[in-house]
Amino acid sequence: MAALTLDDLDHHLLDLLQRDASRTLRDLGEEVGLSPSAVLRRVRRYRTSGLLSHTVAVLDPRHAPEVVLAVCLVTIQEDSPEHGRLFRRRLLEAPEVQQAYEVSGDYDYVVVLATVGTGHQNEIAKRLFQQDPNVKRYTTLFVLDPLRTGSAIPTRRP
Amino acid sequence: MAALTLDDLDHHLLDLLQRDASRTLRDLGEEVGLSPSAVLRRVRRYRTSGLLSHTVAVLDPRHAPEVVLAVCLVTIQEDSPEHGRLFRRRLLEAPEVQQAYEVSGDYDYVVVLATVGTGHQNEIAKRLFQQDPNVKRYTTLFVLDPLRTGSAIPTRRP
DNA sequence: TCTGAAAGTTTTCATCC
DNA sequence: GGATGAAAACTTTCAGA
Repeated sequence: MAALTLDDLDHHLLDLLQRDASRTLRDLGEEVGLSPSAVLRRVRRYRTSGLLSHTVAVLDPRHAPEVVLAVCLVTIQEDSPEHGRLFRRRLLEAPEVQQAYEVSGDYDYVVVLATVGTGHQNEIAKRLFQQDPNVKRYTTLFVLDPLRTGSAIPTRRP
Repeated sequence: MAALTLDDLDHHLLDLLQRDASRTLRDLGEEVGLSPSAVLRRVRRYRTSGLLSHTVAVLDPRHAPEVVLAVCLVTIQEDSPEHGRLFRRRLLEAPEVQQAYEVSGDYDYVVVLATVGTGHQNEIAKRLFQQDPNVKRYTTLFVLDPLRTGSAIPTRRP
């Protein structure tokens, strides 16, 4: 969990891994100019430090025809510490919550739900938001087209 | 690209792969009750059909201290087909755009930006939205805490 | 479509630079 | 830190059911 200083090779590798984590160590090494074992040592550092948390398969939502994505914009009544904890825990536990951000600005939370059918969507939104007395109001924006659904973050300014 | 019918084992495997794509075929096979080669054949089907688009390394934004996430809510002036195409292309080309959804409801687009520092954030938002005469208005919600940042979708109702 | 074994690669590790 | 090469593990293929 240490602070981990990154050199150019690290930035390069992290960029490549965020695009495609299925490449071999040799393949990555050839692109950045390192041996497979040197690449492995670096990748291990990312993992043990917590920077690289896990690797996942990304499904194309367009191929899962019944899947409904929706963005919920949530406003909290009064953000007491206890309620905040409970609300956040509920967001973390629900498998339908794909992303959840605590934000500043016109709303307090942005929550992306991935459900199977609009009925299911409604059910979950009710459970998470409507039944919570500390949720002042929430709006649902149904996703018509998921143009882009990545999770890559920059590790330095481009 | 065919429609691909999924049985219980497929749903199970896709669920596991979306959580952790670094598990071995043997490991996955033991959990679902198949041999490694049987698992491989199924995973290949997901890939060739386009359902499984790629696998990526997920970085923890909390470990990239300068990274700023922001949710932009965008309202379009008048959605002419030509402008829509241009606007969407810009969203697809900018590396700072992590996610972009076309939505129905109070806004037209929801765009998540991942940038390095607030200055960079502002710069990108200006370029993508402020300079576009067809963008009526946009609001930026800065992410205070990325509670959850996955990309898993359900392949069937839980 | 599955299993199980053989063949081909990749990952891992010890060692030296 | 990095390179190399050998051992271990994994992936991939294929024959047989």
